[in-house]
Amino acid sequence: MNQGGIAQSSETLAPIFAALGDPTRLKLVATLCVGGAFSIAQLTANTDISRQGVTKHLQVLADAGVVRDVKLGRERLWQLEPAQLEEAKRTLEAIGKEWEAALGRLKSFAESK
Amino acid sequence: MNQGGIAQSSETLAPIFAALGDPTRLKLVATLCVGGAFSIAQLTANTDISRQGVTKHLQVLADAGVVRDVKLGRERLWQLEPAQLEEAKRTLEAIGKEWEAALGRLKSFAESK
DNA sequence: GATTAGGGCAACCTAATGGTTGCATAAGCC
DNA sequence: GGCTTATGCAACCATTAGGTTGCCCTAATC
Repeated sequence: MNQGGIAQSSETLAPIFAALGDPTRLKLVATLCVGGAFSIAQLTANTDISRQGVTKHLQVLADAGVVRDVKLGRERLWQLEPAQLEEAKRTLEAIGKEWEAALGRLKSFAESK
Repeated sequence: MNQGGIAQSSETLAPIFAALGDPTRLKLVATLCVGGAFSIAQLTANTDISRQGVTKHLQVLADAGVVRDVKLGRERLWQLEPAQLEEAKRTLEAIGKEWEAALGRLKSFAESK
């Protein structure tokens, strides 16, 4: 009954989705995807929470592999790491495909009756 | 500095990602995407948590619009509602595109120097 | 060298999450 | 009718998450 491919990778995929499952973090990702690397101070200026709050969110994104940091002088710059997002997207595609295929099977089954 | 389209919809998108951000729920989605409608009892048999636990997870998925229930006799059957997943997928696509475009800009800027 | 700006670390707080158990209800079946 | 099965409702519990504040450190700047 289980659907191997998707379910099997649920342990590694869930953290990625969870990382995106917060409005503040989604905004951070949206900001970062315009390119380049931004400091914590810059990113904080774009939100309405404290710097420490932003740091925590960035850490969550980093743990999920969605984002990467690089030190430059006294700054810590963050940038997007889109590979994991790509995998999440492929999973959603796979689910959609699977669902469509199932609909097709159900339809042809109904018509054969 | 903000990236309108994606950030603006972060309030509606975040719950969808959050709903997918749990291994148990991801497994439920994977099970449901093979098609048809499954009862709570059937879905519970596929996990290692209690029926009430599964019910709660299904509720979270339903609140995010990822899943839909239909009553049939004394059973409550659940099935996938892939529209929201589709929107989540489009968002990830948009982020990827945006990022690639930004990389292109950075590259051509570096080459012009 | 003193000041300022960017950031790390840790403690703390509240609310939400993931999970459980116990009991009640409703529909099928003998 | 009486048993069984599928589910709902509510209370409860432990842990995590989101956020804050306070203090310390280090790199730039004047």
